[in-house]
Formats: sequence, structure tokens, C-alpha cells
Amino acid sequence: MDTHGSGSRARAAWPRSVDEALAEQERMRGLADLTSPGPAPGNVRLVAGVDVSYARQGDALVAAAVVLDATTLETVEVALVEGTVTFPYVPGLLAFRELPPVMAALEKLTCGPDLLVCDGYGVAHPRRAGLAVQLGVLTGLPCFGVAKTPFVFGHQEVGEERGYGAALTSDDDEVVGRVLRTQPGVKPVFVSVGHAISLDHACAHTLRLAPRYRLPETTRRADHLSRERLRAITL
DNA sequence: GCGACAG
DNA sequence: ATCTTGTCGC
Repeated sequence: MDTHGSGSRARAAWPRSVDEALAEQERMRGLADLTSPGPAPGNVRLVAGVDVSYARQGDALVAAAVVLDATTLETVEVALVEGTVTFPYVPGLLAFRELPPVMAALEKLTCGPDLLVCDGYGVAHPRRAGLAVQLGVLTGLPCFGVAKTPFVFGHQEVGEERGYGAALTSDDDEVVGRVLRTQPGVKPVFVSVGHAISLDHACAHTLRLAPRYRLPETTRRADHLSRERLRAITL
């Protein structure tokens, strides 16, 4: 895929310390498009999901980028990258740990997706600059995040039926995401926008990508493939 | 000051 | 993220 264009403008020295990361994160947040409605499900042909698996011992990791046909959910292309950890896990700075290998995987793709889905949060983040925000800015593609566990924002009860949701609200009454029930009677997921897409569209995509399981197929497949490759090189 | 804290 | 046995259900 084309990782230049609007993406190259956002690229800078990749942080190696927490202080540098905080400064870079603030810069990236300023480059994010948080107002465009972006593509509705009907306007997306290819959607890509990314994920990273880590070895329990040592610093080996494997990143996966999986492209699906947005209509049939068939896998169109897969890219895997083996690498090593270059940044520690720090709550709020996950992007600096995961994005280097994720970008490498996306660069191996021959087809250019119209939309990116990642594990974790976008603007529903302490500094409004989660993983999905930074990935969207770096690639220039519409991007949103689907997280599996709560982070910093609370919400009201969510109906048990599939498709029901409740706003994730910041202290100042700002809607920064939505807790969304993707399967009836199953723990909901946390959707938040990253770049160039609206929360409504992000939730619509999430529901279409999760017809059978709690998590979007993009995330499920990227997770399976990266984990499978990791075990192969770890043993 | 102390805990909590996406993956 | 990763570790980790059995168990309930389609």
C-alpha cells in the first residue's frame, strides 16, 4: 500500500523515551481529522485489520495486517512481519510499542485498503491520541479502534441486544466513543474514532465486521495469524 | 500521596 | 500482551 502521501508528512523521529513520545503524541493529535464523516460501510471495498503478538520470553514479536473484502468478509491479503520490541508497554503510549511493526506489515501489502481497524482506542484516550489516532495520521487512511476492555472513561448501561450502545463520555461531557454490543448477551466492545471517520460510521463498520463473534473479523484474523507465526518461530 | 491504567 | 484446566454450550 502507499504509505507515503499524507503519511510521510506526519512522520518524524520515532521516540525512544517517554518524554519524546509524549511530545510526538501531542503533535500527531494535532494532525488528526476528527470532523470528516469518512466512509460509510457501503463506500468501503477493502478493510484492513492489524494486531501484534509478543513472545512470553524475550523481545520477539509478530505483526499482522489482514485485508478483507468489506462486503463478503473474505480474506483478500495477509502480511506478516517478524520483529523485536523497541518500546516498553506504558498505559497511554501503546502506539509507540505497536506501530513500528504494524506500519512495516502495512507496507508489505500490495493492495491499498480504504479503511483501517485496530485493537485499542482512538480519541477515547487520556490525551485524545490513542493507537487509532496515530495509525490514521501516519497512514492518512480512515481509522478507528475497537478495544476489548475499559480504559479511562465510564458509560451507562448497555442494552443486551446486538447493536445497542452507550456513549463513552469524558469529564467535560464530551462524547469520545461508544460502548457497543456486537453480540447479544456478550460483553460489549469499546469503539472510538482515530482519523477521518465518524463515530457512527465506525460503529456501523464494527457491527458489519462482527456478524458472528464479539470482535471484528479484522482483529480476530490478525490476532490468529500473528500468534500462529509467533509460535512457529518461538519453538 | 496512592492507585488505576488499551495491548 | 502472556500464563493457564476444566467446563458449558452450539
